[in-house]
Amino acid sequence: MGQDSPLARKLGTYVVLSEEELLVLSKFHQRRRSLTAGQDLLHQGETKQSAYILASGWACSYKLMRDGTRQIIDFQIPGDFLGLRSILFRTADHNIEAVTPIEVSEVSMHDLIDAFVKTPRLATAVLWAASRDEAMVVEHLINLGRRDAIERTSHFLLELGSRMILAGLGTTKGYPCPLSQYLLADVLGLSAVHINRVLRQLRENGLLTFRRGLVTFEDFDRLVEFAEFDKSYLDDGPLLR
Amino acid sequence: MGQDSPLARKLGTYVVLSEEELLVLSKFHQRRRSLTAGQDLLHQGETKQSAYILASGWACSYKLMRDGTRQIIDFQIPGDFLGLRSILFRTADHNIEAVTPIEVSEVSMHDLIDAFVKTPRLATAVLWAASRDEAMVVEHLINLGRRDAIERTSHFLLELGSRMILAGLGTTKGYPCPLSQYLLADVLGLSAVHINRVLRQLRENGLLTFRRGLVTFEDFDRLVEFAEFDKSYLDDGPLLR
DNA sequence: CGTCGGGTTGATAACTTTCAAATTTCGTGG
DNA sequence: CCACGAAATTTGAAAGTTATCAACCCGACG
Repeated sequence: MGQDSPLARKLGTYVVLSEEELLVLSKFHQRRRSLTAGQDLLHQGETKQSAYILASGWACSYKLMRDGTRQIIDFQIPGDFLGLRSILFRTADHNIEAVTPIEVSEVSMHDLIDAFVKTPRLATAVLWAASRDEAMVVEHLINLGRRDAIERTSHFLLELGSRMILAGLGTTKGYPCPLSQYLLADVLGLSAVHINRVLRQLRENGLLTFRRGLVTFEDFDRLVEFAEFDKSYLDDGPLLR
Repeated sequence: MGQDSPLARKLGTYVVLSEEELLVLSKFHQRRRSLTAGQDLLHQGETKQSAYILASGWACSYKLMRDGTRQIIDFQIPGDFLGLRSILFRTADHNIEAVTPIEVSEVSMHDLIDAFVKTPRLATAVLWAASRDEAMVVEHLINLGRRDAIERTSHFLLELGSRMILAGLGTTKGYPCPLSQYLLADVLGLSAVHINRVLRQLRENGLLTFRRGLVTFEDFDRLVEFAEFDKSYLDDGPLLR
């Protein structure tokens, strides 16, 4: 019971988890906390001695620019860690905000390290997940640097899709996606108006539909090809190295 | 002697290093290897059980796009680790190439972990450095997403400058920089032609000069202000937390 | 109803790329 | 030390992409 939490599900694709490990994982989900949409979980400059696991809902990490615009660094979906970096290392210069109403579980550094010592395989899995997160930031960077608006949008929505699939929340047919076009604009470094036009193009080209909180892949393979999306870096689960 | 290696110098700004720690650091610099400019150190997909420390010269990590263009993820300067991620975690989807002739020291995962166990403060320092690297990737992402060409270029050259200062290779007056305008274009997600125009603007505005392998800050403070550059995230050396 | 936040669309402006052609710099061999 | 060729830099003009501005529409909700 409880082992089908999004986190367990995600880590399970990296290493096969034992009963004991699942138990340790479920221990993480003490100290629940709920936030409403738009509420801040972490302000830049803050140095917390704990991280969070996102149990339900979507969050995002972002940085505000002087002119009032912002750049979203990444979205977090159920099963993702929030602020893992600022616990392990030094505080980062960004905010974390709830995109939808969310539920998080607070995990103290102590609990985390404790768990790592007791179950090294869990540590491996978490490090893999962290590594994947970092790879995604790099991929996002590539996206912003060298892809035009339509490829960028395609690639991003595919990546998000892969993550949702990993978390057991989506398929290659599509997934629920509560993002507004404004949020999409902020993560893709585009204007909301242009995002709107791009989404129309994708729809008209029969590639994907973004509507009413739902992303639908109309032609997954063609979209993957078009966006130059590398499926492997997300789904070749290297079961326990 | 030897403790004024770029790496020692850099880590020294994070924690004060003892003689013993400096000795351990110098041990890292066995197994030297030299590469000529343009040579690849790491291909994407490769999974090495060792990382490298850049002893001299500049390198870059980048990803090739289908259309032949590329996006440079980051440059590495003396004192930086190369491929640290792919040793700790899983192999990343990018290449590492020598920008100038370089000298690297190979560090096996074993040696690294050994050093960490013997000298935890060194581990702290290295993790801080890694954290700083990650923060820089995030800042680079912000740069690509939300700054126009001239702010972007300014910000990037300032950041590089901060790193050079940390490594003891530059000052707020300027630093040696062996990058061509093509390389600058590849890291900033712009065309080489446009980089050229941007550099001219910066020169004409009396902000900075990029010439013959030398970046000269003509007006450091005004440049920092203009680029919305956050000095603190690089130089507030939190001496041993 | 009336408002309000998203979404949609058109027109125009701003920014950046591309293409093409000098011009300069720099390393190398004579 | 000089000449030469390759590579890097520089500049102009035209084309392409994306942002901005200004409406308008629509459904949710009090």
